[in-house]
Amino acid sequence: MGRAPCCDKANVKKGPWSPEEDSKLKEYIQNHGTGGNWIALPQKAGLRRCGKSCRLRWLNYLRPNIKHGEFSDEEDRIICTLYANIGSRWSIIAAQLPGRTDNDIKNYWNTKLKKKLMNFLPQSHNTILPYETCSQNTPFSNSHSYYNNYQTPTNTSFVEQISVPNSTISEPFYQEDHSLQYSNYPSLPITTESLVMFGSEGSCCSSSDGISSSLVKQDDIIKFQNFMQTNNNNNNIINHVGFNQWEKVNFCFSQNQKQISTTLDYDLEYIKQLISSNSNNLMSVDENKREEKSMYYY
DNA sequence: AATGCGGGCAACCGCGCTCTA
DNA sequence: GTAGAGCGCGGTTGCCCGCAT
Repeated sequence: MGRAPCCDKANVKKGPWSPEEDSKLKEYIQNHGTGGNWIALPQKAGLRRCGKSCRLRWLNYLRPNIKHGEFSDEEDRIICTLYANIGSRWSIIAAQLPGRTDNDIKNYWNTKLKKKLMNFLPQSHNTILPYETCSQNTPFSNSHSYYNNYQTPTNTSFVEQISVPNSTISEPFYQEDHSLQYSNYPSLPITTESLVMFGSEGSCCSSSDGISSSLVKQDDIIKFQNFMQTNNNNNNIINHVGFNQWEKVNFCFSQNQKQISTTLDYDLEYIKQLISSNSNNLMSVDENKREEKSMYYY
């Protein structure tokens, strides 16, 4: 026996939302909040929609501070960096890009950024892009840190190429109203020298097809933040060694971006495989490697 | 002008997780 | 401990629009 449907499929409207529906939903949520129950919300709001549909519409389109339009180079870099390390965990990636939704980022990656990168990456890892070529023709050419300290072309890491974000993204998204907060996960501190990654045995789950995937839990983040507070050591690399366990890695992350490549050895061919492989085998290829490489830069 | 095609994106679907009774 | 309800997520679908032929 299958699972009971969340709503009466025969009596709910599907397809694009009309302006009237939008305003009804927006008005209701602004006046009453979600009430913590999306399933019951459409009836209360006078909408003939599935609760899940309302939730999606609100989160992806109607909620305040949604940013639409072109992604900046900065955002590109963040997406690529995170994707290279955690794969298609769009919600986690979205949590680092204020105003962007996971759906937005997912669409952007699938339709534009992936192609952008494929055009940019060389045919094989044996083909080395010279510094000049890269710095001029890369999709992130505005980045002053792009290819910083580029010295050894072999085994060049993806992360090294796309560099680390230069800006500080540390604002909680919807501080004023947590009920409207898009993500369960508080915004993590990404600063000039930080790249925060989650995912290890303590935060893993398995999907139905047996392919494991990592998931950030709020608990993990809180524990991680506590850990960082009690181990206030800037520029150290923190390795997630197990549930609620982090350890300092011997070497430090200095301004020299090459340090990253020594810890995250995704070569170009590997990244290319990630991009070109379909979604099903992507994670299965990715996971073991990623599990070992989950690190916290601070 | 009509048609076909491809890209972009909003929305849907299904499943795992969490919470609660 | 268990089952059911709801939530959140990633993957996929399908519509719309612009461009090429």
